Amino acid sequence: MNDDPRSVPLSDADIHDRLYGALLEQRLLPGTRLREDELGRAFGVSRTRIRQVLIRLASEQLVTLVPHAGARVAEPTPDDAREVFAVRRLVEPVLLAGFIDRATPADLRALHTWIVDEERAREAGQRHDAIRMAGGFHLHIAERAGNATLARLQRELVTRTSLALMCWGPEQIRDPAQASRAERVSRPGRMTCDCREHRTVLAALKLRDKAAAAEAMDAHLQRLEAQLCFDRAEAPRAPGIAELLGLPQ
Amino acid sequence: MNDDPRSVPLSDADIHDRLYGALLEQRLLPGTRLREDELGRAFGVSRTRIRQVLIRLASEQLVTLVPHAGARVAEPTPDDAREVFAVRRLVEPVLLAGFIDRATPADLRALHTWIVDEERAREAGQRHDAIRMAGGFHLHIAERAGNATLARLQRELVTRTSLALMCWGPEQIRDPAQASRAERVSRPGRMTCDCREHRTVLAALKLRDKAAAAEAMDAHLQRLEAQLCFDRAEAPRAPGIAELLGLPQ
DNA sequence: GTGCACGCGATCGTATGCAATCGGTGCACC
DNA sequence: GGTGCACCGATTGCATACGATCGCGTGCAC
Repeated sequence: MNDDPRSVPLSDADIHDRLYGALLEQRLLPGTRLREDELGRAFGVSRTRIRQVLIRLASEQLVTLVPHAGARVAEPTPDDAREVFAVRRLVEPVLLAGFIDRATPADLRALHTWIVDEERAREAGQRHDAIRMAGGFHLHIAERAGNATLARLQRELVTRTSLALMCWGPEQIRDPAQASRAERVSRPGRMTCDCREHRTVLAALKLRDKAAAAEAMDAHLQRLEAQLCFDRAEAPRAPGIAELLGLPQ
Repeated sequence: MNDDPRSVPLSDADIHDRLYGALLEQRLLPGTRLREDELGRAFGVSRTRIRQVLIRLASEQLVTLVPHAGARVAEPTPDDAREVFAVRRLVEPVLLAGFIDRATPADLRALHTWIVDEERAREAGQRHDAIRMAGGFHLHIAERAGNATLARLQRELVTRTSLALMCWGPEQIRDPAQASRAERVSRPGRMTCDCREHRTVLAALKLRDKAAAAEAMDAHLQRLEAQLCFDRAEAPRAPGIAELLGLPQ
Protein backbone atom coordinates (compact mmCIF):
# COMPACT_ATOMS: atom_id res chain seq x y z
CA MET A 1 0.00 0.00 0.00
CA ASN A 2 2.88 2.29 0.81
CA ASP A 3 4.34 2.23 -2.65
CA ASP A 4 4.85 5.85 -3.54
CA PRO A 5 7.68 8.18 -2.64
CA ARG A 6 6.97 10.76 0.00
CA SER A 7 7.57 13.58 -2.41
CA VAL A 8 3.95 13.53 -3.59
CA PRO A 9 1.60 15.39 -1.27
CA LEU A 10 -1.19 12.90 -2.07
CA SER A 11 -4.48 14.73 -2.21
CA ASP A 12 -7.53 13.89 -0.22
CA ALA A 13 -9.33 12.41 -3.18
CA ASP A 14 -6.26 10.34 -3.99
CA ILE A 15 -6.43 8.57 -0.66
CA HIS A 16 -10.12 8.00 -1.09
CA ASP A 17 -9.71 6.58 -4.55
CA ARG A 18 -6.84 4.43 -3.45
CA LEU A 19 -8.84 2.80 -0.71
CA TYR A 20 -11.83 2.71 -2.97
CA GLY A 21 -9.85 0.88 -5.59
CA ALA A 22 -8.51 -1.59 -3.07
CA LEU A 23 -12.06 -2.38 -2.02
CA LEU A 24 -13.28 -2.72 -5.57
CA GLU A 25 -10.39 -4.98 -6.50
CA GLN A 26 -11.01 -7.15 -3.49
CA ARG A 27 -7.61 -6.51 -2.04
CA LEU A 28 -9.10 -5.40 1.24
CA LEU A 29 -11.31 -8.08 2.68
CA PRO A 30 -14.56 -7.40 4.50
CA GLY A 31 -13.91 -7.05 8.19
CA THR A 32 -10.37 -5.85 7.74
CA ARG A 33 -9.50 -3.42 10.47
CA LEU A 34 -8.56 0.03 9.19
CA ARG A 35 -6.50 1.72 11.87
CA GLU A 36 -6.17 5.41 11.46
CA ASP A 37 -2.52 5.94 12.12
CA GLU A 38 -1.55 2.78 10.33
CA LEU A 39 -3.19 4.17 7.22
CA GLY A 40 -1.75 7.54 8.02
CA ARG A 41 1.75 6.14 8.02
CA ALA A 42 1.08 4.17 4.87
CA PHE A 43 -0.08 7.23 2.98
CA GLY A 44 2.32 9.58 4.66
CA VAL A 45 -0.33 11.83 6.13
CA SER A 46 -1.76 12.33 9.55
CA ARG A 47 -4.78 10.72 11.09
CA THR A 48 -6.89 13.78 10.51
CA ARG A 49 -7.11 13.31 6.80
CA ILE A 50 -7.44 9.57 7.03
CA ARG A 51 -10.39 10.07 9.28
CA GLN A 52 -12.05 12.35 6.78
CA VAL A 53 -11.67 9.75 4.10
CA LEU A 54 -13.03 7.06 6.37
CA ILE A 55 -16.07 9.19 7.09
CA ARG A 56 -16.71 9.52 3.41
CA LEU A 57 -16.30 5.81 2.84
CA ALA A 58 -18.63 5.13 5.72
CA SER A 59 -21.28 7.36 4.18
CA GLU A 60 -20.97 5.19 1.11
CA GLN A 61 -21.50 2.08 3.24
CA LEU A 62 -18.10 0.76 2.28
CA VAL A 63 -16.63 0.81 5.75
CA THR A 64 -18.36 0.63 9.09
CA LEU A 65 -17.39 3.10 11.74
CA VAL A 66 -17.93 1.87 15.29
CA PRO A 67 -17.40 4.50 18.00
CA HIS A 68 -14.20 3.87 19.90
CA ALA A 69 -13.69 0.66 17.98
CA GLY A 70 -12.41 2.10 14.76
CA ALA A 71 -13.16 1.43 11.13
CA ARG A 72 -13.51 -1.87 9.37
CA VAL A 73 -14.18 -2.80 5.80
CA ALA A 74 -17.92 -3.28 5.62
CA GLU A 75 -19.28 -6.81 5.80
CA PRO A 76 -22.58 -6.71 3.93
CA THR A 77 -25.29 -8.76 5.52
CA PRO A 78 -27.40 -10.98 3.31
CA ASP A 79 -30.06 -8.29 3.41
CA ASP A 80 -27.51 -5.69 2.36
CA ALA A 81 -26.47 -7.86 -0.54
CA ARG A 82 -30.05 -8.36 -1.67
CA GLU A 83 -30.64 -4.64 -1.42
CA VAL A 84 -27.63 -3.83 -3.50
CA PHE A 85 -28.77 -6.12 -6.26
CA ALA A 86 -32.33 -4.87 -6.06
CA VAL A 87 -31.17 -1.31 -6.53
CA ARG A 88 -28.76 -2.23 -9.28
CA ARG A 89 -31.46 -4.00 -11.20
CA LEU A 90 -33.49 -0.84 -10.88
CA VAL A 91 -30.74 1.54 -11.86
CA GLU A 92 -28.76 -0.25 -14.54
CA PRO A 93 -31.47 -0.19 -17.22
CA VAL A 94 -31.77 3.56 -16.81
CA LEU A 95 -28.04 3.96 -17.09
CA LEU A 96 -27.95 1.82 -20.20
CA ALA A 97 -30.71 3.86 -21.79
CA GLY A 98 -28.90 7.07 -20.97
CA PHE A 99 -25.69 5.67 -22.35
CA ILE A 100 -27.36 4.67 -25.57
CA ASP A 101 -28.85 8.12 -25.94
CA ARG A 102 -25.56 9.92 -25.75
CA ALA A 103 -22.78 7.45 -26.42
CA THR A 104 -20.35 8.27 -29.19
CA PRO A 105 -18.56 5.65 -31.24
CA ALA A 106 -15.53 6.45 -29.13
CA ASP A 107 -17.47 5.51 -26.00
CA LEU A 108 -18.41 2.21 -27.51
CA ARG A 109 -14.84 1.57 -28.48
CA ALA A 110 -13.73 2.43 -24.96
CA LEU A 111 -16.20 -0.09 -23.60
CA HIS A 112 -14.88 -2.68 -25.99
CA THR A 113 -11.39 -1.99 -24.76
CA TRP A 114 -12.48 -2.48 -21.18
CA ILE A 115 -13.83 -5.91 -22.00
CA VAL A 116 -10.76 -6.95 -23.94
CA ASP A 117 -8.50 -5.81 -21.13
CA GLU A 118 -10.68 -7.64 -18.68
CA GLU A 119 -10.42 -10.89 -20.64
CA ARG A 120 -6.69 -10.47 -21.03
CA ALA A 121 -6.21 -9.86 -17.32
CA ARG A 122 -8.31 -12.85 -16.46
CA GLU A 123 -6.45 -15.11 -18.80
CA ALA A 124 -3.21 -13.87 -17.34
CA GLY A 125 -4.51 -14.80 -13.94
CA GLN A 126 -4.35 -11.23 -12.72
CA ARG A 127 -7.44 -11.49 -10.66
CA HIS A 128 -7.44 -8.05 -9.10
CA ASP A 129 -6.96 -6.36 -12.44
CA ALA A 130 -9.73 -8.40 -13.99
CA ILE A 131 -12.11 -7.45 -11.22
CA ARG A 132 -11.24 -3.80 -11.59
CA MET A 133 -11.90 -3.94 -15.31
CA ALA A 134 -15.19 -5.74 -14.79
CA GLY A 135 -16.31 -3.05 -12.39
CA GLY A 136 -14.97 -0.42 -14.73
CA PHE A 137 -17.26 -1.68 -17.45
CA HIS A 138 -20.28 -0.87 -15.34
CA LEU A 139 -18.83 2.39 -14.11
CA HIS A 140 -17.94 3.60 -17.56
CA ILE A 141 -21.50 3.15 -18.68
CA ALA A 142 -22.73 4.99 -15.61
CA GLU A 143 -20.45 7.93 -16.17
CA ARG A 144 -21.68 8.38 -19.72
CA ALA A 145 -25.35 8.05 -18.91
CA GLY A 146 -25.86 11.73 -18.24
CA ASN A 147 -26.98 11.48 -14.65
CA ALA A 148 -24.34 12.25 -12.07
CA THR A 149 -26.55 11.25 -9.17
CA LEU A 150 -27.15 7.79 -10.56
CA ALA A 151 -23.50 7.50 -11.52
CA ARG A 152 -22.46 8.23 -7.96
CA LEU A 153 -24.96 5.71 -6.69
CA GLN A 154 -23.67 3.17 -9.15
CA ARG A 155 -20.11 3.64 -7.95
CA GLU A 156 -21.26 2.79 -4.48
CA LEU A 157 -23.31 -0.17 -5.63
CA VAL A 158 -20.59 -1.71 -7.74
CA THR A 159 -18.16 -1.63 -4.87
CA ARG A 160 -20.70 -2.95 -2.44
CA THR A 161 -21.35 -5.74 -4.91
CA SER A 162 -17.68 -6.54 -4.75
CA LEU A 163 -17.82 -6.68 -0.96
CA ALA A 164 -20.93 -8.83 -1.02
CA LEU A 165 -19.31 -11.29 -3.39
CA MET A 166 -16.31 -11.56 -1.12
CA CYS A 167 -18.58 -12.40 1.77
CA TRP A 168 -21.11 -14.59 0.07
CA GLY A 169 -19.64 -15.40 -3.30
CA PRO A 170 -19.25 -18.92 -4.68
CA GLU A 171 -15.74 -19.51 -3.42
CA GLN A 172 -15.07 -17.21 -0.55
CA ILE A 173 -12.22 -18.53 1.53
CA ARG A 174 -13.61 -18.00 4.96
CA ASP A 175 -16.78 -17.12 6.73
CA PRO A 176 -17.20 -13.64 8.21
CA ALA A 177 -16.07 -14.63 11.67
CA GLN A 178 -12.65 -15.54 10.37
CA ALA A 179 -12.58 -12.70 7.89
CA SER A 180 -12.67 -10.23 10.72
CA ARG A 181 -9.24 -11.26 11.81
CA ALA A 182 -7.42 -11.97 8.61
CA GLU A 183 -5.76 -9.07 6.87
CA ARG A 184 -5.14 -10.19 3.30
CA VAL A 185 -4.95 -13.34 1.27
CA SER A 186 -3.68 -13.91 -2.17
CA ARG A 187 -6.88 -14.90 -3.91
CA PRO A 188 -10.15 -15.02 -2.04
CA GLY A 189 -13.45 -15.23 -3.83
CA ARG A 190 -13.79 -15.98 -7.48
CA MET A 191 -14.18 -14.14 -10.72
CA THR A 192 -17.25 -12.01 -10.38
CA CYS A 193 -18.47 -10.89 -13.78
CA ASP A 194 -18.51 -13.15 -16.75
CA CYS A 195 -16.98 -11.40 -19.74
CA ARG A 196 -19.31 -13.04 -22.20
CA GLU A 197 -22.25 -11.41 -20.51
CA HIS A 198 -20.52 -8.09 -20.77
CA ARG A 199 -20.08 -8.75 -24.45
CA THR A 200 -23.78 -9.46 -24.81
CA VAL A 201 -24.59 -6.14 -23.21
CA LEU A 202 -22.11 -4.36 -25.40
CA ALA A 203 -23.60 -5.91 -28.50
CA ALA A 204 -26.99 -4.53 -27.57
CA LEU A 205 -25.47 -1.13 -26.88
CA LYS A 206 -23.90 -1.08 -30.29
CA LEU A 207 -27.30 -1.73 -31.82
CA ARG A 208 -28.72 1.01 -29.60
CA ASP A 209 -31.31 -1.47 -28.48
CA LYS A 210 -32.31 -0.34 -25.01
CA ALA A 211 -34.62 -3.24 -24.28
CA ALA A 212 -32.07 -5.85 -25.30
CA ALA A 213 -29.34 -4.13 -23.33
CA ALA A 214 -31.51 -3.93 -20.26
CA GLU A 215 -32.50 -7.54 -20.59
CA ALA A 216 -28.92 -8.71 -20.99
CA MET A 217 -27.82 -6.67 -18.02
CA ASP A 218 -30.65 -7.94 -15.92
CA ALA A 219 -29.75 -11.50 -16.75
CA HIS A 220 -26.17 -10.71 -15.87
CA LEU A 221 -27.12 -9.30 -12.49
CA GLN A 222 -29.56 -12.08 -11.85
CA ARG A 223 -26.92 -14.71 -12.48
CA LEU A 224 -24.49 -12.87 -10.26
CA GLU A 225 -27.00 -12.63 -7.46
CA ALA A 226 -27.89 -16.26 -7.84
CA GLN A 227 -24.27 -17.11 -7.08
CA LEU A 228 -24.64 -15.70 -3.61
CA CYS A 229 -24.93 -18.44 -1.09
CA PHE A 230 -26.08 -17.32 2.30
CA ASP A 231 -27.05 -20.56 4.01
CA ARG A 232 -23.69 -21.97 4.90
CA ALA A 233 -22.48 -18.87 6.68
CA GLU A 234 -25.73 -17.75 8.17
CA ALA A 235 -25.66 -20.84 10.33
CA PRO A 236 -22.22 -20.28 11.89
CA ARG A 237 -23.31 -16.79 12.70
CA ALA A 238 -23.91 -16.54 16.42
CA PRO A 239 -27.60 -17.11 17.03
CA GLY A 240 -27.83 -13.62 18.47
CA ILE A 241 -28.59 -13.67 22.12
CA ALA A 242 -30.75 -10.60 21.81
CA GLU A 243 -33.16 -12.17 19.37
CA LEU A 244 -33.25 -15.34 21.42
CA LEU A 245 -34.48 -13.25 24.30
CA GLY A 246 -36.92 -11.40 22.09
CA LEU A 247 -35.14 -8.11 22.65
CA PRO A 248 -35.14 -5.35 20.05
CA GLN A 249 -32.32 -5.74 17.57
CA MET B 1 -29.63 28.22 15.55
CA ASN B 2 -27.94 28.39 18.93
CA ASP B 3 -31.05 27.61 20.87
CA ASP B 4 -30.07 24.83 23.21
CA PRO B 5 -28.31 25.01 26.57
CA ARG B 6 -24.66 24.10 26.62
CA SER B 7 -25.29 21.27 29.01
CA VAL B 8 -26.05 18.87 26.16
CA PRO B 9 -22.93 17.36 24.58
CA LEU B 10 -24.71 17.28 21.21
CA SER B 11 -23.72 14.19 19.32
CA ASP B 12 -22.27 14.10 15.88
CA ALA B 13 -25.48 12.86 14.31
CA ASP B 14 -27.39 15.58 16.15
CA ILE B 15 -25.45 18.28 14.40
CA HIS B 16 -25.90 16.58 11.09
CA ASP B 17 -29.62 16.19 11.56
CA ARG B 18 -29.96 19.74 12.76
CA LEU B 19 -28.37 21.14 9.64
CA TYR B 20 -30.18 18.58 7.58
CA GLY B 21 -33.49 19.69 9.02
CA ALA B 22 -32.71 23.33 8.42
CA LEU B 23 -32.02 22.54 4.78
CA LEU B 24 -35.14 20.46 4.40
CA GLU B 25 -37.28 23.14 6.01
CA GLN B 26 -35.82 25.77 3.75
CA ARG B 27 -34.45 27.80 6.62
CA LEU B 28 -30.98 27.77 5.14
CA LEU B 29 -31.03 29.22 1.66
CA PRO B 30 -28.92 27.90 -1.20
CA GLY B 31 -25.64 29.71 -1.34
CA THR B 32 -25.60 30.48 2.36
CA ARG B 33 -22.06 30.49 3.61
CA LEU B 34 -21.39 27.89 6.30
CA ARG B 35 -18.32 29.01 8.22
CA GLU B 36 -16.76 26.34 10.30
CA ASP B 37 -16.07 28.19 13.49
CA GLU B 38 -19.32 30.09 13.28
CA LEU B 39 -21.17 26.79 13.26
CA GLY B 40 -18.80 25.49 15.88
CA ARG B 41 -19.70 28.32 18.20
CA ALA B 42 -23.38 27.91 17.45
CA PHE B 43 -23.34 24.25 18.34
CA GLY B 44 -20.79 24.59 21.09
CA VAL B 45 -18.24 22.27 19.52
CA SER B 46 -14.98 22.74 17.76
CA ARG B 47 -14.37 23.06 14.06
CA THR B 48 -13.16 19.49 13.87
CA ARG B 49 -16.57 18.01 14.32
CA ILE B 50 -18.29 20.64 12.22
CA ARG B 51 -15.98 19.79 9.40
CA GLN B 52 -16.83 16.13 9.66
CA VAL B 53 -20.49 16.95 9.38
CA LEU B 54 -19.87 19.22 6.44
CA ILE B 55 -17.97 16.46 4.68
CA ARG B 56 -20.92 14.17 5.14
CA LEU B 57 -23.35 16.78 3.89
CA ALA B 58 -21.12 17.41 0.92
CA SER B 59 -21.13 13.73 0.06
CA GLU B 60 -24.90 14.01 0.01
CA GLN B 61 -24.67 16.94 -2.39
CA LEU B 62 -26.36 19.20 0.12
CA VAL B 63 -23.46 21.56 0.60
CA THR B 64 -20.61 22.38 -1.74
CA LEU B 65 -17.11 22.35 -0.36
CA VAL B 66 -14.74 24.63 -2.22
CA PRO B 67 -11.09 24.32 -1.21
CA HIS B 68 -9.94 27.35 0.74
CA ALA B 69 -13.31 28.97 0.19
CA GLY B 70 -15.34 27.07 2.71
CA ALA B 71 -18.73 25.47 2.58
CA ARG B 72 -21.96 26.80 1.17
CA VAL B 73 -25.43 25.42 0.99
CA ALA B 74 -25.61 23.74 -2.38
CA GLU B 75 -27.23 25.63 -5.22
CA PRO B 76 -28.58 22.99 -7.56
CA THR B 77 -28.12 23.79 -11.21
CA PRO B 78 -31.03 23.23 -13.56
CA ASP B 79 -29.37 19.99 -14.58
CA ASP B 80 -29.09 18.97 -10.95
CA ALA B 81 -32.75 19.67 -10.43
CA ARG B 82 -33.74 17.64 -13.45
CA GLU B 83 -31.56 14.81 -12.26
CA VAL B 84 -33.12 14.81 -8.85
CA PHE B 85 -36.59 14.57 -10.28
CA ALA B 86 -35.56 11.92 -12.75
CA VAL B 87 -34.17 9.75 -9.98
CA ARG B 88 -37.14 10.37 -7.75
CA ARG B 89 -39.54 9.30 -10.45
CA LEU B 90 -37.48 6.16 -10.76
CA VAL B 91 -37.26 5.43 -7.07
CA GLU B 92 -40.60 6.46 -5.62
CA PRO B 93 -42.67 3.75 -7.31
CA VAL B 94 -40.36 1.11 -5.89
CA LEU B 95 -40.63 2.63 -2.45
CA LEU B 96 -44.39 2.73 -2.68
CA ALA B 97 -44.51 -0.91 -3.72
CA GLY B 98 -42.25 -1.86 -0.85
CA PHE B 99 -44.35 0.15 1.55
CA ILE B 100 -47.52 -1.54 0.38
CA ASP B 101 -45.94 -4.92 0.81
CA ARG B 102 -45.05 -4.42 4.42
CA ALA B 103 -47.07 -1.53 5.79
CA THR B 104 -49.14 -2.18 8.87
CA PRO B 105 -52.37 -0.35 9.61
CA ALA B 106 -50.33 1.65 12.10
CA ASP B 107 -48.04 2.79 9.30
CA LEU B 108 -51.00 3.94 7.29
CA ARG B 109 -52.39 5.81 10.25
CA ALA B 110 -49.00 7.43 10.80
CA LEU B 111 -48.99 8.58 7.21
CA HIS B 112 -52.45 9.99 7.64
CA THR B 113 -51.27 11.90 10.67
CA TRP B 114 -48.41 13.37 8.69
CA ILE B 115 -50.81 14.71 6.13
CA VAL B 116 -53.20 16.13 8.68
CA ASP B 117 -50.35 17.84 10.50
CA GLU B 118 -49.07 19.16 7.24
CA GLU B 119 -52.43 20.69 6.38
CA ARG B 120 -52.77 22.15 9.81
CA ALA B 121 -49.34 23.71 9.69
CA ARG B 122 -50.02 25.14 6.30
CA GLU B 123 -53.32 26.63 7.33
CA ALA B 124 -51.63 28.13 10.36
CA GLY B 125 -49.12 29.73 8.05
CA GLN B 126 -46.23 27.82 9.59
CA ARG B 127 -44.44 27.38 6.37
CA HIS B 128 -41.31 25.66 7.64
CA ASP B 129 -43.33 23.13 9.59
CA ALA B 130 -45.53 22.40 6.60
CA ILE B 131 -42.51 21.80 4.42
CA ARG B 132 -41.00 19.48 6.97
CA MET B 133 -44.20 17.48 7.17
CA ALA B 134 -44.50 17.30 3.41
CA GLY B 135 -40.97 15.95 3.19
CA GLY B 136 -41.68 13.65 6.09
CA PHE B 137 -44.52 12.07 4.16
CA HIS B 138 -42.12 10.93 1.49
CA LEU B 139 -39.45 9.93 3.98
CA HIS B 140 -41.82 7.91 6.10
CA ILE B 141 -42.80 5.86 3.09
CA ALA B 142 -39.15 5.36 2.23
CA GLU B 143 -38.24 4.17 5.69
CA ARG B 144 -40.96 1.54 5.65
CA ALA B 145 -40.20 0.26 2.18
CA GLY B 146 -37.68 -2.29 3.34
CA ASN B 147 -34.67 -1.01 1.46
CA ALA B 148 -32.24 1.02 3.49
CA THR B 149 -30.15 1.96 0.48
CA LEU B 150 -33.10 3.45 -1.34
CA ALA B 151 -34.30 5.10 1.85
CA ARG B 152 -30.97 6.81 2.27
CA LEU B 153 -31.04 7.91 -1.34
CA GLN B 154 -34.53 9.22 -0.89
CA ARG B 155 -33.48 11.30 2.10
CA GLU B 156 -30.88 12.94 -0.06
CA LEU B 157 -33.28 13.43 -2.94
CA VAL B 158 -36.06 14.95 -0.88
CA THR B 159 -33.71 17.51 0.58
CA ARG B 160 -32.17 18.28 -2.77
CA THR B 161 -35.68 18.77 -4.07
CA SER B 162 -36.18 21.32 -1.36
CA LEU B 163 -33.02 23.13 -2.39
CA ALA B 164 -34.01 23.02 -6.04
CA LEU B 165 -37.39 24.49 -5.28
CA MET B 166 -35.78 27.31 -3.37
CA CYS B 167 -33.61 28.10 -6.35
CA TRP B 168 -36.05 27.54 -9.17
CA GLY B 169 -39.44 27.27 -7.55
CA PRO B 170 -42.45 29.30 -8.64
CA GLU B 171 -41.99 32.14 -6.17
CA GLN B 172 -38.42 32.22 -5.12
CA ILE B 173 -37.60 35.66 -3.83
CA ARG B 174 -34.26 36.14 -5.46
CA ASP B 175 -32.02 34.64 -8.06
CA PRO B 176 -28.96 32.68 -6.99
CA ALA B 177 -26.59 35.60 -7.31
CA GLN B 178 -28.44 37.45 -4.59
CA ALA B 179 -29.10 34.32 -2.60
CA SER B 180 -25.39 33.84 -2.12
CA ARG B 181 -25.28 36.87 0.08
CA ALA B 182 -28.53 36.79 2.00
CA GLU B 183 -28.60 34.68 5.13
CA ARG B 184 -32.27 34.16 5.82
CA VAL B 185 -35.58 35.60 4.83
CA SER B 186 -38.96 35.23 6.37
CA ARG B 187 -40.66 33.25 3.64
CA PRO B 188 -38.90 32.46 0.39
CA GLY B 189 -40.26 30.02 -2.12
CA ARG B 190 -43.73 28.70 -2.00
CA MET B 191 -45.55 25.71 -0.72
CA THR B 192 -43.91 22.74 -2.35
CA CYS B 193 -46.14 19.72 -2.07
CA ASP B 194 -49.84 19.90 -2.50
CA CYS B 195 -51.57 18.05 0.32
CA ARG B 196 -54.36 16.85 -1.88
CA GLU B 197 -51.89 14.96 -4.00
CA HIS B 198 -50.48 13.35 -0.89
CA ARG B 199 -54.01 12.34 -0.01
CA THR B 200 -54.43 10.76 -3.41
CA VAL B 201 -51.29 8.73 -2.89
CA LEU B 202 -52.39 7.71 0.56
CA ALA B 203 -55.76 6.57 -0.74
CA ALA B 204 -54.04 4.27 -3.20
CA LEU B 205 -51.78 2.98 -0.46
CA LYS B 206 -54.77 2.13 1.70
CA LEU B 207 -56.19 0.11 -1.17
CA ARG B 208 -52.78 -1.52 -1.59
CA ASP B 209 -52.95 -0.56 -5.23
CA LYS B 210 -49.34 -0.25 -6.34
CA ALA B 211 -50.09 0.97 -9.84
CA ALA B 212 -52.46 3.65 -8.67
CA ALA B 213 -50.05 4.78 -5.97
CA ALA B 214 -47.20 4.97 -8.42
CA GLU B 215 -49.31 6.86 -10.89
CA ALA B 216 -50.48 9.35 -8.30
CA MET B 217 -46.94 9.87 -7.07
CA ASP B 218 -45.63 10.32 -10.56
CA ALA B 219 -48.25 12.91 -11.29
CA HIS B 220 -47.31 14.63 -8.06
CA LEU B 221 -43.65 14.72 -8.97
CA GLN B 222 -44.39 15.74 -12.50
CA ARG B 223 -46.45 18.70 -11.35
CA LEU B 224 -43.74 19.68 -8.91
CA GLU B 225 -41.08 19.53 -11.56
CA ALA B 226 -43.25 21.49 -13.95
CA GLN B 227 -43.26 24.32 -11.44
CA LEU B 228 -39.54 24.75 -11.88
CA CYS B 229 -38.78 27.74 -13.96
CA PHE B 230 -35.23 27.95 -15.21
CA ASP B 231 -35.38 30.51 -17.99
CA ARG B 232 -35.36 33.71 -16.00
CA ALA B 233 -32.33 32.88 -13.94
CA GLU B 234 -30.35 30.89 -16.40
CA ALA B 235 -29.65 34.10 -18.24
CA PRO B 236 -27.98 35.94 -15.34
CA ARG B 237 -25.79 32.92 -14.78
CA ALA B 238 -22.25 33.76 -15.78
CA PRO B 239 -21.73 32.43 -19.31
CA GLY B 240 -18.87 30.27 -18.10
CA ILE B 241 -15.58 31.43 -19.48
CA ALA B 242 -14.35 27.93 -20.15
CA GLU B 243 -17.21 27.01 -22.43
CA LEU B 244 -16.97 30.36 -24.22
CA LEU B 245 -13.39 29.50 -25.06
CA GLY B 246 -14.35 26.00 -26.07
CA LEU B 247 -12.28 24.52 -23.29
CA PRO B 248 -13.23 21.28 -21.60
CA GLN B 249 -15.56 21.87 -18.69
C1' DG C 1 -8.75 58.39 -13.20
C1' DT C 2 -7.32 53.85 -13.94
C1' DG C 3 -4.65 49.82 -13.25
C1' DC C 4 -1.56 47.03 -10.80
C1' DA C 5 0.88 45.39 -6.84
C1' DC C 6 1.43 44.82 -2.25
C1' DG C 7 -0.13 43.65 2.38
C1' DC C 8 -3.45 42.31 5.72
C1' DG C 9 -7.31 39.96 7.65
C1' DA C 10 -10.11 36.11 7.47
C1' DT C 11 -10.67 31.44 6.88
C1' DC C 12 -9.39 27.00 5.77
C1' DG C 13 -6.01 22.72 5.89
C1' DT C 14 -3.32 19.84 8.61
C1' DA C 15 -0.79 18.16 12.42
C1' DT C 16 -0.12 17.27 17.03
C1' DG C 17 -1.42 16.56 21.89
C1' DC C 18 -4.27 15.01 25.52
C1' DA C 19 -8.26 12.79 27.49
C1' DA C 20 -11.59 9.03 27.03
C1' DT C 21 -12.69 4.46 25.95
C1' DC C 22 -12.21 -0.33 24.76
C1' DG C 23 -10.22 -4.98 24.67
C1' DG C 24 -7.10 -8.03 26.59
C1' DT C 25 -4.15 -10.04 30.17
C1' DG C 26 -2.78 -11.38 34.56
C1' DC C 27 -3.69 -12.08 39.29
C1' DA C 28 -6.39 -12.98 43.19
C1' DC C 29 -10.08 -15.15 45.13
C1' DC C 30 -13.68 -18.43 45.32
C1' DG D 1 -9.87 -25.08 37.95
C1' DG D 2 -12.90 -21.54 37.04
C1' DT D 3 -14.63 -16.97 37.67
C1' DG D 4 -14.37 -12.14 38.47
C1' DC D 5 -11.87 -7.94 38.83
C1' DA D 6 -8.39 -4.56 38.06
C1' DC D 7 -4.93 -2.81 35.54
C1' DC D 8 -2.64 -1.46 31.16
C1' DG D 9 -1.65 -0.94 26.40
C1' DA D 10 -3.69 0.37 22.17
C1' DT D 11 -6.64 3.24 19.63
C1' DT D 12 -9.96 6.52 18.89
C1' DG D 13 -12.49 11.34 19.95
C1' DC D 14 -11.84 15.88 20.19
C1' DA D 15 -9.79 20.33 20.67
C1' DT D 16 -6.34 23.46 19.99
C1' DA D 17 -2.45 25.48 17.46
C1' DC D 18 0.09 26.69 13.64
C1' DG D 19 0.96 27.26 8.77
C1' DA D 20 -1.09 28.08 4.13
C1' DT D 21 -4.04 30.22 1.00
C1' DC D 22 -7.28 33.36 -0.70
C1' DG D 23 -10.06 37.61 -1.13
C1' DC D 24 -10.10 42.27 -0.55
C1' DG D 25 -8.82 46.83 0.42
C1' DT D 26 -5.31 50.29 0.17
C1' DG D 27 -1.74 52.86 -1.85
C1' DC D 28 1.22 54.16 -5.42
C1' DA D 29 2.56 54.81 -10.05
C1' DC D 30 1.41 55.79 -14.55
